[in-house]
Amino acid sequence: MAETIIPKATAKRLPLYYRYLTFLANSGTTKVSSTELSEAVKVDSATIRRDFSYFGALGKRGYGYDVNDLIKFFKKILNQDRLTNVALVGVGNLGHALLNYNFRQANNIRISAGFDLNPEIAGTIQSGVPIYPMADMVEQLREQQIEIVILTVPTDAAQDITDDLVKAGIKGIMNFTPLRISVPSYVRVQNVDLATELQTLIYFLEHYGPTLKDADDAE
Amino acid sequence: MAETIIPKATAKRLPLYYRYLTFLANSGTTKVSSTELSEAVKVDSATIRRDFSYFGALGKRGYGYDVNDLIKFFKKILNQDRLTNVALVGVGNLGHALLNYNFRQANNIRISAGFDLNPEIAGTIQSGVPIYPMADMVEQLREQQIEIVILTVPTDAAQDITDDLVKAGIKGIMNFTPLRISVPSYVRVQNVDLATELQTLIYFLEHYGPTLKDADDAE
DNA sequence: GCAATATTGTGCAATATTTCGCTTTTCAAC
DNA sequence: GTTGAAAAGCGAAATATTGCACAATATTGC
Repeated sequence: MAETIIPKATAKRLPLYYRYLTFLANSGTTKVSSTELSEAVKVDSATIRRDFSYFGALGKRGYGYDVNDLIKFFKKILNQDRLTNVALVGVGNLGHALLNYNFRQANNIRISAGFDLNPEIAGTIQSGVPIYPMADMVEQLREQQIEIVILTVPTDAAQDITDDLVKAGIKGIMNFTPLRISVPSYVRVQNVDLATELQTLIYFLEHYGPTLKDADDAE
Repeated sequence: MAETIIPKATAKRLPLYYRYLTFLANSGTTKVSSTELSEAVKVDSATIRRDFSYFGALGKRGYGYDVNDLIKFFKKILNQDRLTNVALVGVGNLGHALLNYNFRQANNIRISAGFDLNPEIAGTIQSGVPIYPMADMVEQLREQQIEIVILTVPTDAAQDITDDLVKAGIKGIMNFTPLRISVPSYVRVQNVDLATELQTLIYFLEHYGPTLKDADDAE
């Protein structure tokens, strides 16, 4: 949306910076240098300076960055200044774990509705979140104006349910199924494929020497 | 070790290819083209061909790739021809979900031991996996010669426990905590940071127009 | 066996990302 | 003030990755 268009690689690191900055603020630290930040988040200090510089000159030469200034700035950029509601589609093992995962505290994100086929939990409240039957999904998502969902359904059902999500006007899907779902271009999918990540880790261990850097995040 | 050194980006896609290939094999398909694969895994066909070509000429021009040949080949490359044991450190909400996550079926990976501080579950068997008290961790990991762990402990404890893991001779850590843990260079860390990923998704939705491609995996 | 077709493998250009190294600015101490 | 040290900002080089476009080659149908 109009800013100077940030590289994707940078965008992925912003939440990481943000979290560490809030940690610093909570422990009373008021200034930080790219070098200190680098040690904490394991990103090269030049990369951090470059990342920040996309947003303008946020620091002071010879001094560093003011922690509270950065937080104030990134809070807005990252939408942390307002609560984001998301839905959980599929309340199985992983779904339950995510219900209890504290997205809210660190990130101002709330799972405000769940959906599941299982009649034993549809209609109940799990970890404070109302679970609706799958049949009501499109209607509820529209009504509650939810634009982002976490998809943790069986792989077989993933594409069909995704199609419904699209009908319901969803804009973003965090996809925990191993299926690479098909969506229209205006819908964004973030794949989190646990088995693949573990597999990748094993591959790196077997085939790359030590000291190889990155390998990082899902991604 | 020693092969022609594959780009990291390629290595991360291998498990994805492998999974879809096994799916094809199970449904009786014997040949596949890079174009078909491309549609299923949402990776450009030229990228797929390039990825495969790092391993030699695996396909036949004018024909495509033989599914079973590819599977046989990648099975070895990806260590899927033998069972890999991993440990789960921290058996809370997410840990429990991972115990039930079927790594084994698709990936020949087994969680063969769990560790937790909580005396209520230490000493029990959860989802078929024995859970040991944290105090026995180093000893057990050594004894069972486990080299890879999944770390799902509270953030506060993450670095201390990581230090113990290193002492126990661990080589790879799949880190679900938001802390970027410090490890010696011979230990590889794969970060899976759920809140950050969700945050990134939200950022992309707010700041990038539609149709932007990637954004992908944890990564 | 030949022509038409399909599809790989890859040189190369385009794009994306990281990192070096230096200039500039700011701060702190005297 | 003046000076020295610290550290951002940034041009430009280095590195990594992707994707185009096409020649090479296999397959299929006649």
